[in-house]
Amino acid sequence: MLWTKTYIPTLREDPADAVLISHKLLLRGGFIRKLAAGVYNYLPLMQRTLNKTINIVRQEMDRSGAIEITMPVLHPAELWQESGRWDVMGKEQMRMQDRHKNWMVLGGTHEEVVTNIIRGELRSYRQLPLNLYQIQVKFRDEIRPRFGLMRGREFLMKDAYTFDTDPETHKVAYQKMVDAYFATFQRCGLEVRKVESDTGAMGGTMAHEFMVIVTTDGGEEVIFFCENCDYAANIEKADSISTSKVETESPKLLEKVPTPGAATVEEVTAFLKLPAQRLVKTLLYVADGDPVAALIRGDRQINEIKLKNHLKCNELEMADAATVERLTNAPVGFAGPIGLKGVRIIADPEVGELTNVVVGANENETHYINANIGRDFEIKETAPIRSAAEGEICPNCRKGHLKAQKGIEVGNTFNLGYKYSKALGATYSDDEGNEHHIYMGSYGIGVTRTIQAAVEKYNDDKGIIWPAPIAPYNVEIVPLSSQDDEVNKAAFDLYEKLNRAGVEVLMDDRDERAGVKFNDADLIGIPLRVNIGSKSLKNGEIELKERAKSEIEMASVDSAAETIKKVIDRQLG
RNA sequence: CGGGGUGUGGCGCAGUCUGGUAGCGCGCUUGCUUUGGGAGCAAGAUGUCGGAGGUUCGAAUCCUCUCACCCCGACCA
Repeated sequence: MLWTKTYIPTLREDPADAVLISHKLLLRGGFIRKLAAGVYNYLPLMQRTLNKTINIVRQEMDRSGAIEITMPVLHPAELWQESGRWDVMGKEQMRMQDRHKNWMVLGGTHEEVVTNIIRGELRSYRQLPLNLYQIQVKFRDEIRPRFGLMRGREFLMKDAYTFDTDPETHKVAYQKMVDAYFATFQRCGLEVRKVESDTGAMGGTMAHEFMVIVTTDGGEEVIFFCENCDYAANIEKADSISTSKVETESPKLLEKVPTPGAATVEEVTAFLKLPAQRLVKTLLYVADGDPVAALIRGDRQINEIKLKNHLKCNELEMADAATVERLTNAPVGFAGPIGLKGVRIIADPEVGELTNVVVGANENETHYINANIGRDFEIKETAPIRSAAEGEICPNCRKGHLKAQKGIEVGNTFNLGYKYSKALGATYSDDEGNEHHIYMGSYGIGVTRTIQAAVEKYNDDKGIIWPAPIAPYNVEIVPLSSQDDEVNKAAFDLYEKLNRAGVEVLMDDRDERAGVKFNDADLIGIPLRVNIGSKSLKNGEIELKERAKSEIEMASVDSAAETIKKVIDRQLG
């Protein structure tokens, strides 16, 4: 392709509304343009990278035995009401009404639709196992779309769904997808880590995420790894064994003390001159309309996902100030378990180990000190609801310490169990004619997000450094002096030769100075650049410059095409 | 959803406080020179100043409403 015949609108300056390096580079390199918040055009270079990534995903899915289909983007609301997720998805789901005022859904995932396809028509165990997948645009009305393709409202996803007779055979299908994912990301040039995750709105019993580990702000999610074993989980899911035990004291006299101006944990600990471990936070929530209090040690962070899972509720929100005042008769900051009426109380197990603690007194600017469980208040319900923290002990091997890293989630796998087959009535008959529900799984790869993750991971101060397998072109030819006939002839000859050899080649045939072309070449990040200039041409040579390397290699004009092919083959692995 | 901020040519911005009819850099067009890491000179083109309404002789600027986009937060007892 000739640069002047395609469309590569590069920018010299960083666009004002991009924060992440990958977002800036994709905009500056002319890969994407924004149409609306979280909605992007894919320009020619992006389309090529997208096609290559899709090809890799498709090949690995096909190799794993999954069968490609295409499901509609537009779904009838009834199907979502039938599964129960019409209410669960809430505002994140894009919805619209057709001309008959019927509600429709723009699909953000396809469990309902795919289950609808097979129910009633897939009847026999002989048709199982089955894995159906598609590569298709998805819609999610994110609370806050940001970071370009990382969190868009419209994005490309590969989604696969497995159907099995029972949990045992499902395990095989699940493992096949896990293997396919590792292969897929590896072929995209990305190293990923598989971590345990919460099942969230998908439901089901088990889930994993595939994370690209990054050190930049692009890593939106925190993951914990064990240094000793292979335990890995994201912050929503991770458990840990505490390393900071608080010493038990003999009970002292309960005392109500004024804490003027001290409402937060920091203020109260500073005022009372006690460590935060001796405080018990009382966090008030509203779960599906009912008030709930969560008790947790003062120096801990609550994990709302764990709390929500324990409560088995759909909506969990912090109580607003008015609700807090109604429940505790005090402003926000002084809630405590003593005398708290009409509120379900859930305590983290750690709270039960404490003695002589500080709690809010449900009275403005007042706390209790030396409060003790059993004597001053009761804990009837405990559940692990705190977040793991870096440095704590691994819950799996009980030896290693947990280490925190940031990552970009590029894929996920869910063991769905019978959730959708039961809700939507998808059954099969076994070899004795008995009917059973189908055991399901679902598996996603964020294709557009994977591409941006690659950019976030591979770049330098000049621009993108594409992993060769997903680069828009294999080679970029840069003729250095557009007025020099010999240079142009040599460049076009090589261009033709490479095209005929099936190499994907971009030639910067613009009438620009070398510096402009070099800078743009570095920016768009094609893995191999070929410089053709009059000086080296006099010696019958051209220059090869790999984007990821700093040194330049000379090659003779006569054997240039062969040499280039060799370099490309090596880069492609 | 809460808080903060920004909308001025393709991109990045100044001008707004203190009203007088729009400017800078880059990019773009044409010509000449230049030509190995974002060239120089010259001549040009491109704006209903996000939108609607209002105040005023006069509005990018003041007032009201509205839309879009960005950032932070939504972990706080």
